[in-house]
Amino acid sequence: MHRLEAEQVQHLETFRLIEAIARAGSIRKAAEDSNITASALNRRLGRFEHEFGSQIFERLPRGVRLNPAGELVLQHYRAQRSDLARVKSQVADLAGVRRGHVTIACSQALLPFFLPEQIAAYRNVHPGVTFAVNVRDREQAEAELVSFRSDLALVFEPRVLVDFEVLHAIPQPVCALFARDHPLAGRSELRLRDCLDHPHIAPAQKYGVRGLLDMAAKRVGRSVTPVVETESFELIRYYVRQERAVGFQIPIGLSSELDTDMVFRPISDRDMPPGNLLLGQMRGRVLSVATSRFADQVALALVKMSDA
Amino acid sequence: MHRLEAEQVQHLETFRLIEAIARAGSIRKAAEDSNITASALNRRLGRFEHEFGSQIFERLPRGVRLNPAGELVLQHYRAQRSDLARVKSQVADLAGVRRGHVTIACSQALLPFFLPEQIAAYRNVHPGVTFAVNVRDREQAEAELVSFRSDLALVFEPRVLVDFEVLHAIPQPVCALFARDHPLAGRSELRLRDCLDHPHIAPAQKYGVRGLLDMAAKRVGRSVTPVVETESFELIRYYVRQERAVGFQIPIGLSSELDTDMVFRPISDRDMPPGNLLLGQMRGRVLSVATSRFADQVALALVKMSDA
DNA sequence: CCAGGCGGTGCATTCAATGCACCGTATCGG
DNA sequence: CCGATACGGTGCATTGAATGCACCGCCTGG
Repeated sequence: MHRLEAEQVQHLETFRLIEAIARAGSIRKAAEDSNITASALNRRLGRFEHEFGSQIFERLPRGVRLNPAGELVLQHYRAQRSDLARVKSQVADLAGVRRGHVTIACSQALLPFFLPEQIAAYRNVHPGVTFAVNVRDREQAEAELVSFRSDLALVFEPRVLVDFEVLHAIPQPVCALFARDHPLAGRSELRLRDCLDHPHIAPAQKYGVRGLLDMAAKRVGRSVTPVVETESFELIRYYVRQERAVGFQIPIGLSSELDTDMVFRPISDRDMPPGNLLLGQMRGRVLSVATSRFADQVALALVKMSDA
Repeated sequence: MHRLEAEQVQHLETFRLIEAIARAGSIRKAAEDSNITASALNRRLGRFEHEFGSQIFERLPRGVRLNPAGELVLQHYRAQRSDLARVKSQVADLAGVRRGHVTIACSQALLPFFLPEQIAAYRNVHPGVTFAVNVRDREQAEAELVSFRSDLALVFEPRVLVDFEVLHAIPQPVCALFARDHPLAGRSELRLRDCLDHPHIAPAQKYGVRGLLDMAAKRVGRSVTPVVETESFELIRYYVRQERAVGFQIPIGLSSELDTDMVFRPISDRDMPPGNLLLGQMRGRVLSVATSRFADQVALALVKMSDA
């Protein structure tokens, strides 16, 4: 999450080591990873547990594992680290430095066009701000927020919304895409049944686009029977140019100007209501200056897009 | 805020010293207070500022003062301390220990009957939980929450509500109180003008009861002209027994059973709408187990009271 | 103008944290 | 059944980061 591991503050060292133990599953492994001896690490843990007032690891025959108290402690540490980063960001901001780091968990649809444009635009104004982009499905994205591994999430049709605070939402109809010379290219209005009657390539169950497709198909007594099912929307984009198949994606992941040899059309909203693309953060969290400004910019861009 | 100063965790030591410096206004004074030498403290501060990346104190000829960055750092520290206390409380809770500490900032009206009853009832079930009660006017109470000096606030008609998250609210009409043999004691309905026509003792401007009185008086072209103005509602309760004056208080601060030689009646809501007694916490904060359970109990008691 | 209080610094000291070696134990593979 | 292995935990010598002490230069208030 952070640019340089070494920049970590010293007073959180113990917590970082605890996190290393939890990750490694054993004190010895974690000690190796952290370039200290197992003895030193063992004692650090012992001291911490003593002053904290209770054990935070179960001792197993083959190692250690976090107990419920340890989970709480680790969550506390992550919140603390995140809040310290926020303070640093605000301090840098009031010194006029405009530094910072933004971590985003997002759906694949944002990768080809939207996010690169947005990040480049932001960095053009604030070159001191760095970014990390994690591609995650909608469930993973929320987990990323809760564990402070990501500051923002930009996902399509997230399922659970506990701890997900929506900063902005825009509707996105599911689109069918196909080669320029596909029979469907001539249709004025695109119905779901037309797509299902042709060979089609669809994303895996865990994605929002597929969820909407399945639900809509069920409503008209059909089902989605893809000739290719994939986790990669990039594969979908390229596959429709090979076989004359129908693919699916939301508009923000498509560009009529840059993908000239294929076309896309929204599926009629008589068959499928549009889904929602949501920009969100962890509920109640205070974002760093850089992050919240970037979120503002993204929200603005989403508004402009849905106006156009 | 905490029971024993010594229980503080070691990794927040530097922050605590920084807080001591900010409080003392000079490194040397803070060093004395903390029982270390000024040299050691100076070096600790220097190290922290170095690794933090910027100064957090202005150096003045006669001492030091927090700069804006320092304010942020201190706020961060207080949030961390509070969150760590929450974690400890939750850990104790899942170990079945039922320990904890609850800090409340409240209006004077809660002192004579309501809070003692509530705290005693809670401690009867959970003897391991300790309490701290800070009497504060409505503005101070919110400041207490923001700086993490209090976990809960129970105040009448708080003015500003930024950062004040309302957990529960019940309406409380302003009541007039007077000696049992006062001329007004016979009235079936009590009008504001009746009270103002008699000598009256009123709380100071900063209190919600007075605010409502002033507003209501203004509406009927009158003004509140107390023969005694005070910051103490306790004085009001006792004064109405001496001179045959009219006092004011909300019902939760009065008891017809325990104060037998005086009576109180709500002022007609044709003259004055009831104000609100609010139970609240700092917006977005996660309370400790003990605190949130106590808040639940208080909310329940408030509901019962307004039903009765 | 000087006495006192301030932040800052060089130097010797100390003690908490570390590394090393080793113990007892549980697991796994042959 | 029994070594080989990996684990957490502990006594002991060592080290280096944090401290205390003495002192500097500075500013202010009387």
